[in-house]
Amino acid sequence: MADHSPSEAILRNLDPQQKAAVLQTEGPVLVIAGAGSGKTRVLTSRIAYILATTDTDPASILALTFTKKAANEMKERIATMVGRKRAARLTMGTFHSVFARILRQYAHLLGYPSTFTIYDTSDSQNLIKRIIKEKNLGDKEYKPKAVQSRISDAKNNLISPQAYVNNPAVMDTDRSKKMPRTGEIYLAYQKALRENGVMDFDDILVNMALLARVSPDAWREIASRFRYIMVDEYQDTNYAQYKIVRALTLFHKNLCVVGDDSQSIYAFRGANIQNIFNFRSDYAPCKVFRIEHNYRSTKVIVEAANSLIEHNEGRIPKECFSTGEGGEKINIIKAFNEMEEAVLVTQSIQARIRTSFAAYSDFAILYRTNSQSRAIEESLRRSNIPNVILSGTSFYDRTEVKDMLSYFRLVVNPSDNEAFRRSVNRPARGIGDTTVAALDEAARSLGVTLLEAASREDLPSVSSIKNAGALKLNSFASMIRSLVSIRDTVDADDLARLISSKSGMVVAYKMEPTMENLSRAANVEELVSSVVDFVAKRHAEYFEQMQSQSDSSSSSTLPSEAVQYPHVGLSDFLEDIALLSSAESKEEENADSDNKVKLMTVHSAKGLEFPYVYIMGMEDGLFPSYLPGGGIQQNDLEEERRLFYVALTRAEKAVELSYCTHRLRNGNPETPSPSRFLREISPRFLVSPLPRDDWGSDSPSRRSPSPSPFSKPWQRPSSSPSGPSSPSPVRPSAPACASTGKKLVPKASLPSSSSSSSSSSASSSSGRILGVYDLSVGMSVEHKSFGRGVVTALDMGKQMVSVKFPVGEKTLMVAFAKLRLPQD
DNA sequence: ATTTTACAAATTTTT
DNA sequence: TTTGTAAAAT
Repeated sequence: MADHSPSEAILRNLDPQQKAAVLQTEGPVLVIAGAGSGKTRVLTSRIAYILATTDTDPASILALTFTKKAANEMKERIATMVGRKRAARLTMGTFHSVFARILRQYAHLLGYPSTFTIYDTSDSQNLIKRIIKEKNLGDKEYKPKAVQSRISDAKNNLISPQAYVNNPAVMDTDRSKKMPRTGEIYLAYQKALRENGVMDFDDILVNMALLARVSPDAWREIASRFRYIMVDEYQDTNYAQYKIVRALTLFHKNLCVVGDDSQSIYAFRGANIQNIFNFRSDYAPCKVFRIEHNYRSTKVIVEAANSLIEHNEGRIPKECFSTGEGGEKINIIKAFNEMEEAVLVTQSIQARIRTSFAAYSDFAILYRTNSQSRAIEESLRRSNIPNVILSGTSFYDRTEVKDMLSYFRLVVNPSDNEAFRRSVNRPARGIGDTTVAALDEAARSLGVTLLEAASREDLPSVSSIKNAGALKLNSFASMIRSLVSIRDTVDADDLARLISSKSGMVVAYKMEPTMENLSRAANVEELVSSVVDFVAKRHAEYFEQMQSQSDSSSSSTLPSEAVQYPHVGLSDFLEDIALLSSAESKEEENADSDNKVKLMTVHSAKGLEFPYVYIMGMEDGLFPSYLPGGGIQQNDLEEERRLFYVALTRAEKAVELSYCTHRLRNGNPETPSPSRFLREISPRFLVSPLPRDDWGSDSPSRRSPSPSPFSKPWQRPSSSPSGPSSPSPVRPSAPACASTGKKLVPKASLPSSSSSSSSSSASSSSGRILGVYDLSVGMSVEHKSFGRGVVTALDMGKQMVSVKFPVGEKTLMVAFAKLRLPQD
């Protein structure tokens, strides 16, 4: 604490409200942080401040977030304040990743092997499906998804299978849903998970909570280690998380939670907004701080959002304000159908780019459901506006990748019967359903895992499996076992390569070299190379750490061969990707493809900000969406309203909202009304008053039984069905560029000469990953593992590219190939 | 055992 | 509209 103490430097950048929250390091603290108010800054400053003013070991500061991204961002920021070394020691990460790490240490106390693997949602759904089938329950009543969500709800509320079936209220609900045997499925499901040595997502929380009860000694070890605990996005915590945090503060009461009740949008997944409402009484006496100064958005946006959220009854009163300029009013775009909606939004973006010199990356287009992305994506593409969709199926969701991953899982955890089932006949080995069913029966009666059963040479005598089948099973089993035997002595990268080649998946795909199969083979290879990357990264981290440690003892840099790297197991890799969300993996893929319009759902926009935000599909039924048969609950509506609040507050400079009067839903036409939320924004923040005629009272222009000459009655009856070049009546407000919108953007893609056509971004583009629009036949590109090659074919529709490399011609998905311009 | 074909169903958000 | 599952054919 010298004259220019580091703590002074930390506090200097904070406003009075923020500073107060940072200074209160002891005891329970609730920080109500409005959107754009510098919540992350408070959290990071607080951690830095604690490190600067106390002798706390960074490892005993626990910071929990919901996304990996948020955790990394915080770590990054703290690193600049207290140094990389110390920041790296913090116990910081998502609930799931931090807890999974702890559980691995104490797994034996819960009857799990420390090598337990983690099922993602689709893995667990597959298991549920099988159980439903086994029990001969028609999946008409027992929809796997519905059952899964019931089970998940139970787990989030720490209701065990036994408690579930003994709970009359729960059973009543199931009966009324016509699925009275859900509890039975839950029991079987949990039993199977346990036998397989597997946890699903929710189990990570359940078992963490269980650990506190099962072993007070272990819990003391864990909880007493964390002197300071911080929780981000507290409004999104569920009951299990609440309980765990409670238990973690048993010894040190220094808990700081940060959140905004107005941004609670995950109730559907168990988040309990009451957690933040009740914090004061739960942790009394506690200190409450409000940070309400919005540094992100204009006055118009902040006040418009305020006027909207005031329609919610249950909320913590707060007055968010902006000292920024008034800003542009909110424009509402009305369109005939989704195609026109997309075109109008596209034109508005083009106009802004021209008049405000905005970059593509200044724009975000938000929507309620993923299915809405199609129309706008296509429209942008037609106008040559580069864009990325952040969501959708991630790399790790592709079947071939999941197949390979199930090999990985089986090798890491040979008791995972689900992994066995998935990999045993992939590629086709002639081991079909009947054989596996017989094997399953044998395994059950012998009380062993499928893999163990498959290894037995006396299979024909203990089951109905014929000799031929037994032979195939034996050889599969011995392949897996040979891999298992070297699992702990070989690093993940070598093991992955070995598994990949022994499985024969890549070879099988290449035997029948269709475009699709080739890309599948490439994806499997890509997965293997991502394991290689992972190991390299871990080694690099380790090396860095060793170096920084040896700095003090003034030893010269170690020759790299002398470094004894720790073993990086395949299980480490599996854990890493199991807890990776799809949006995050997507982000990593296009890490540096920056100057693009971003398309995403409102949910995935949380925590982000953009100068210009478009929110599409502002229609009753879509946003707010009502799913359950017509009637909408007050709570659901309030959550939808918060969701819209989140969407609005992403914008820095301007927001535009769009809706259409005709929309194709599930393939059939509908005529929705504009969203009620549009009326809830105080009209003084709108560019122009809402057209009155669109709402109820009279018939909303039902053109019902007029099959007319038009085969598709919901399409605009007027001349051209909104082709790319028919911009349709441009609305007054948007600085319209009229008919020639197309030529605005130079065709940066399809470069006839060199691909870096525009001078502006050329310099930084040497290492940039190329998108499908950056490619053209004949150009040379570079791939991480295949080296330099020449593009020989390009399929814009399927987004695939064929490249002739020194090792031969490869056909790859552009999104996953990570091609770059060759370095000269 | 695998491929093809036909038909039905279901469409939110995700750590 | 697409997606997945069930039955039927190879």
